[in-house]
Amino acid sequence: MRNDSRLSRMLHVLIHMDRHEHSATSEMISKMLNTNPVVVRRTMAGLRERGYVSSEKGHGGGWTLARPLSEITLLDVYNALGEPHLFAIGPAGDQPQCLVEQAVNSALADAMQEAEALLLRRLGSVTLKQIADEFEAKLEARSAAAYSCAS
Amino acid sequence: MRNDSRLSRMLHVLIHMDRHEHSATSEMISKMLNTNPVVVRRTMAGLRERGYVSSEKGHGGGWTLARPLSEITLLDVYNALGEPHLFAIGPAGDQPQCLVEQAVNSALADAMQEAEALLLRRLGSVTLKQIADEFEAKLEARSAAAYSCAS
DNA sequence: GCCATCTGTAACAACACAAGTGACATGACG
DNA sequence: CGTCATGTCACTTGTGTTGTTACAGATGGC
Ligand code: FES
Ligand code: FES
Repeated sequence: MRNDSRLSRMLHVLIHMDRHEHSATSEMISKMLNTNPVVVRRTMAGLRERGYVSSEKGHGGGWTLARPLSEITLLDVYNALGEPHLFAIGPAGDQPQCLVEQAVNSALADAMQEAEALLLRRLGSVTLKQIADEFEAKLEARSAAAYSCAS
Repeated sequence: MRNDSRLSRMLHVLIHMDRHEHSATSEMISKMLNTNPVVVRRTMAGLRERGYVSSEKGHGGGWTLARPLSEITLLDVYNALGEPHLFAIGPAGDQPQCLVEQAVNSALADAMQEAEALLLRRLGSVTLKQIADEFEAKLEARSAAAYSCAS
């Protein structure tokens, strides 16, 4: 459990759902992510609130993609997850009295904010469709066989 | 304890040590960081191995700065700490069989690596002396009083 | 030699947070 | 109504930094 893998998982799920027209239940999704249905529902709740997916209860229910992959960027997904902490490092005290510490934290925060801005800019510039297409191309180059998930 | 604050703390300590010629004991340092002497020794061990500081046991012992601040970059300190994890997010599986997941992780890793490279480049381009000078300038602009630590 | 001082290190508890898990209410369909 | 599926709560687990206690080893002054 070293890292927060919610973003990675959600990207995977969304592309998966695009490749299968039918709705997918939390249990099916949890199987393909090697995890638990509750974790899936918990994590995808944010995506539903933003309208990227929709869920239906009862017979034949489950999750469906509500918008085309070309209209969803990685940043959208990240935001839908509640903008979790990106960095594992950070300043020591909230509001230190020591002026040196303030200077150190300020310098560190500057560098981190720059890196964060770059990362978010990158995430915002890539749509899920691009990743899906990239995958298709790589697949076709490797073999002509059609790809289908284990599930 | 939300973040890994070792880097921030060590930068603070190093600049502090430069402003006080005499050696500082772990206990004094722990007081100024609001922490524990053992944590200080544990964290500063890496800096000692790299030769940025030296420690002496017994009476009058403690920690002393072994190299001028102008020869230590933030990246040096980061490396001396063992290059701790920078990001809190990451891919889901180590080596997924699903090709879509591979594509997702690859896209994500690309963006993260770019951000990491930028951050490390920034850390490598800033010396501790620069931060210390920046602090001096700000201090002088604010008031003519000489600054001295609480400890 | 002896004692106070300070580092070095092991061992373990505390804490935060994502992830895993079980229980149960709720809604939808046949 | 019974089944299937989501929605949500409460709790446990896993992982890594941080905090803490305990003790061994080295150093210098008496
Ligand atoms: S796309 Fe990876 S399991 Fe369906
Ligand atoms: S420089 Fe901040 S306590 Fe000394």
